[in-house]
Amino acid sequence: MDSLPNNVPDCTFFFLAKAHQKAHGLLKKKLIPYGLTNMQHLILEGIWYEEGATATELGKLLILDKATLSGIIDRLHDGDWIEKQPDKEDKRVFRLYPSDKANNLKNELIDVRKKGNELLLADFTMEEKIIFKRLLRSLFLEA
Amino acid sequence: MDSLPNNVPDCTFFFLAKAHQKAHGLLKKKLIPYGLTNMQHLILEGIWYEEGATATELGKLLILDKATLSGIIDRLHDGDWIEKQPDKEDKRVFRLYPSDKANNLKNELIDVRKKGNELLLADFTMEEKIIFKRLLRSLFLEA
DNA sequence: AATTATTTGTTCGTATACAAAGGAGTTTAT
DNA sequence: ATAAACTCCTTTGTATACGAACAAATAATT
Repeated sequence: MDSLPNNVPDCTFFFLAKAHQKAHGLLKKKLIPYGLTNMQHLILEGIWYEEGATATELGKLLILDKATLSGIIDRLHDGDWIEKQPDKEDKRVFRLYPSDKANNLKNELIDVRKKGNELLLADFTMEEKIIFKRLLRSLFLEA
Repeated sequence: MDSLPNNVPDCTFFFLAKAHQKAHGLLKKKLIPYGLTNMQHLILEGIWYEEGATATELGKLLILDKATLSGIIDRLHDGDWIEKQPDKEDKRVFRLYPSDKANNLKNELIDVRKKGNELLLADFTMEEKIIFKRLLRSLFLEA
């Protein structure tokens, strides 16, 4: 028996929220041993991809509000995951770099995410995985 | 040119988060005129579906943490969207009912969500819509 | 060059999320 | 009947989200 009623259920908002909720919870558990939250992990990977990026650049790359980023960067810095280097040309800006601590765990942390992704879609066929990611991607990349 | 790099992008966690972010933002704007948040709207629809439900029942139906629900119910009550009737058999519990104000807007509010859903998936083909919802659904309903 | 407009990052206020703990009420087991 | 176990809801603490307002700095305009 499906516990979801007929009115509530055919709602993509709801489905997306719940799928996200489940994915978020899955990765969250995997990251607890490292003392990192999902968002902190995401920003950290973004910094690995673009070392020396500014908060604004990361915000554009990862589609994050700067107000949200501000706090996450603070906590990443407090946890000694990143370093903040003031930009010499623009005094408003600082550039972000991974710390030694972060780099020592880089492969492991990226692997946690990759394995998490596989686990999340473990019950999907290869074709379903591809279609699913394509549709998700097109959804949020749409104008 | 895709602004998303090769490492960050093939990540379902990220895609889900961004798709949800976009969907959430879309519905949020539609609900601003009513002074309702997305979650408040969701709970309200849940109460319409199960009038007299308890917080625990709504939590199970909508897969929500009771701590989260507590605050949302408070604000729905503060905004005169719902009424709380103490249960006569169980003094711990109160049952939730939509207010007159809510019922007067019921059709309109449900329509806002339905139209929002259509808008969200407007660029999908009919087949894509079906597949997408099926995959989302199976993802969060999996054991 | 001086004024204006824009950009960067922070802070504030409100609303989720959710783990954990607490208080009151109910059920179970003895 | 009573203690132990369990349930329901609230509260607390931490971490997102994000609009709005701000200070500082840079760019654009006249």
